[in-house]
Amino acid sequence: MTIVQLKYAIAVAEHRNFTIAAEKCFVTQPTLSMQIQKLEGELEITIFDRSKKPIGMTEVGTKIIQQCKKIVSESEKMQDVVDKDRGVIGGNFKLGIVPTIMPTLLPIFLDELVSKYPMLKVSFFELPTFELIDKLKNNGLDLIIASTPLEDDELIEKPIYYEPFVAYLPEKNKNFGKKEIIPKDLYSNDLLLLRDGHCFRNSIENLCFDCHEYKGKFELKSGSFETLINLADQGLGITFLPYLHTLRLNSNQKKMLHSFKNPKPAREVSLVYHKNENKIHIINEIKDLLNKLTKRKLQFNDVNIISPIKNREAIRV
Amino acid sequence: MTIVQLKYAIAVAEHRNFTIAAEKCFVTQPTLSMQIQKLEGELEITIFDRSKKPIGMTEVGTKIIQQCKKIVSESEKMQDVVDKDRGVIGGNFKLGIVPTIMPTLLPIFLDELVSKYPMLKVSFFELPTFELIDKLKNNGLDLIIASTPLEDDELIEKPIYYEPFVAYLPEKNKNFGKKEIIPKDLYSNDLLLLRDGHCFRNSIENLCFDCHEYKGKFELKSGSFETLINLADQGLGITFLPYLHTLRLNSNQKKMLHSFKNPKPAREVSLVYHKNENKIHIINEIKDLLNKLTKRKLQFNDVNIISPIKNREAIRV
DNA sequence: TATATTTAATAGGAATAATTTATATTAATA
DNA sequence: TATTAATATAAATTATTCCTATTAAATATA
Repeated sequence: MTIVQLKYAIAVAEHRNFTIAAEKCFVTQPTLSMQIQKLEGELEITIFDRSKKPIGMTEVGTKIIQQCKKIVSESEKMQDVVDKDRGVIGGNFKLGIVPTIMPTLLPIFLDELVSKYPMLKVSFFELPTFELIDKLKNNGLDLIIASTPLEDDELIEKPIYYEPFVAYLPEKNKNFGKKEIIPKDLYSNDLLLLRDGHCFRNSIENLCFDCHEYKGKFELKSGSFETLINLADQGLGITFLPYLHTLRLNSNQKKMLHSFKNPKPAREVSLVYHKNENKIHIINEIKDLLNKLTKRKLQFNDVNIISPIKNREAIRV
Repeated sequence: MTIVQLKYAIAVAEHRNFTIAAEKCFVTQPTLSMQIQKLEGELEITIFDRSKKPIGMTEVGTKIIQQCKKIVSESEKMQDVVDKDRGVIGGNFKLGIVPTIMPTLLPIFLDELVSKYPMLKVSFFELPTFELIDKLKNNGLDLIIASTPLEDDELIEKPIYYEPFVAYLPEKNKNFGKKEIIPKDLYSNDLLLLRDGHCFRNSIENLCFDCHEYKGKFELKSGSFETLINLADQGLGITFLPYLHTLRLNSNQKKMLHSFKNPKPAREVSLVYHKNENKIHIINEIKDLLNKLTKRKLQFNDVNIISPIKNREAIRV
């Protein structure tokens, strides 16, 4: 049994196709086929059900592949041990960030990240939460930054900041000008939300809809906050912005902002990584860096964390 | 990097000698040397300090070997996955038992173990606790049965029974004939104990000496309970027996037994295995078997567990 | 039904890698 | 300095992996 064989098997399990798996492993299909056969022969089991199309997994096969992943994951940590010892924060690092966090967080720490760790080649991936989680679990990402809690047993979450939601109310809204608002004030408004698949939307729905029926005339799902603000400016409804987004508005727009009364509804933004702790030394560096950089900008204590998972209760911090 | 290379490295780390390590791996010394060099080359570090005699480890080397052990351990679990799926309780299984438990426990379950699992080849090792732990950590054993708690982070303990200590008092002892005794009664007696290295002795010392100075005239450390009983019979002091041992005494000897008042001082006897959970399916079978077989013989609830680790407090169950 | 098309398995040979035997080097010790 | 013990190196052998080419089987299409 070799580590290479295990990688081949994982590739077949993932792509359900020997030819494609072979390509991904940079070998020819016969090579991969032979090694899979050898692995199956040595273990005296069949891992893949070749009679099905696409290729299926036997019951043992599924468990075997799980174990394969463990072994490969542990073997990949070997390089981490070396890097950690050298104190070298280097190599390739794949960081996924959800779209509603990316534009505000990246400017805060990208500069310092690249200048502090010149040996580190970071690739950024902007994807919705569920895709990030998927990639994280399949070794396609080393770390993600997303709204939490995600409630996933395979993952570890390390909160870095709590970011309150701020309501953006057009002038003619009945609550406009109020010093502090509470979620209940907004129940019967038309909501302008990001389109589905963005966890930010789930959070807002948990905030406004969870225990109350939606009472507005319509809701619109857009892809960016810019659109939502423009629509709100035209009096088509209200929207919500995460706090960091409000810092980049012009002075006119800022007049529309209405912050919530304590405990402010907020989202918890966390670093999320796999339990296998691959590249943990780099993750820790990024964590320290982010904690340092966000500490100044975000000091909210009395907040209610609105879950990005549908229909979950708020957690007070 | 191959699993074979990792096994070679682990062998060198263990034996601190390339030649011996090669023998243990059933290859020639140059083979092993070359593979170690390749591994070091690929990782771009040196694992072993060849300038020292015996061979030393570099700082990274130590961490690398830890990671090697993890990978190899996970890779060995592959076969477990297969065996578990087949429902086959088979293959080689190495079970270590401390000397004070071996002679009483083995007769209880050996028969049923071998007849229930004919495919399983169990090797038994009778060794003092510290050696068992050492072997368990180095994959030299799959499971041990010992007095617990051991307080070792790498190990998992599953208690199977609580075995009270019974005092063996010669006729002329001042407490002879008492219906129930308490530890304090025995503080000023001459103690006949097993020689050092046996955890049973530590337990007794925790029971009688922990907070009190030893007041007897002498103590003798023997290798077996038989000797101790004979010496006690001759009036040379008192001794203690674990409950299961008392069942095999003749009727005359049984008259000397004095059990403790509740909560009885007792030892906790547990299955102890490594956190890596190798061969866990077999371990679980043995656990179930032992629980079933000892349930009838040992039903003591109100006991104080006397630790086999020196100078630890009792734990009431 | 016959014919493409897709996909995995097989065969044979080239390239690569692991292992062995034999030998050299090195370091410690008498 | 000679001797011993232990690791490294060299050359040859063996084993394994991998590739190219081909076959076989299954599926889809005409």
